[in-house]
Amino acid sequence: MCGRFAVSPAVVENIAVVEVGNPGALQIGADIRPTTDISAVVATGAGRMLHPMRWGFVPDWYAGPNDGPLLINARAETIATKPAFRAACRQRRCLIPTSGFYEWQSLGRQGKRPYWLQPAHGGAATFAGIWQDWRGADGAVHHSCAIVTCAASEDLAHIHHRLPVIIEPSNHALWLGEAGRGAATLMHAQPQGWWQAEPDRGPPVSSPRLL
DNA sequence: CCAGACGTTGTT
DNA sequence: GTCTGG
DNA sequence: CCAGACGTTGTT
DNA sequence: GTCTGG
Repeated sequence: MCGRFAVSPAVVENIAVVEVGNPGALQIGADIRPTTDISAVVATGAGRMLHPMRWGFVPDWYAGPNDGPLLINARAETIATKPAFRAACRQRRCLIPTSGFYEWQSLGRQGKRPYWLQPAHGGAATFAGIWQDWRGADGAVHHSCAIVTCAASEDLAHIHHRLPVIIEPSNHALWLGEAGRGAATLMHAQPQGWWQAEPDRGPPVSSPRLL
């Protein structure tokens, strides 16, 4: 699945040129966690915009971000019918820039082992996402999002059975709804070998707190 | 996702 | 809000 | 009809 | 073990 990821400075170069004109708004980080603000590319009538969003989708019936379970992922297999995701799946898809993500392999009683996965081609990528807006008590509109997941490809199944869906640049317009229908066909794993997996590499350890 | 907390009382 | 279970 | 759920992950 | 915060 995808519960921690990274956005490197190199992604800024890539996204700034290929996607949008306001790279300064892209959130950079080596350990991006659920509930924090991330940057997502959304389609608008005037083109694509990079927009900050809480990672943790808030359905429109939630009274607030903690009014139900934390929804950081949405299953590709059921996203079109689940009440929480259905409308967003049809009308509010986004692209979430990334340089790679962390996955923890379960070792049963022996605990777990972290892996760092990044595109084998060495560049940036974009996760498939869906987003939702909701109005806070102060009347301000906030955005939140979830990353779409699918079954893992065979080469990665030994690490984990779910993976984030990647949208290739040639399909960005289709996913964002700028090129008609057909986004559903994009929700599948990348071919074997697309991801490069490095074992025993977890998120950077945060610096010890000073007393 | 992981890491870290997980409690009560009364007093200021 | 919308769907499911009873 | 109303009441209650509405989600993903992994683990057993 | 289970919940919360990030």
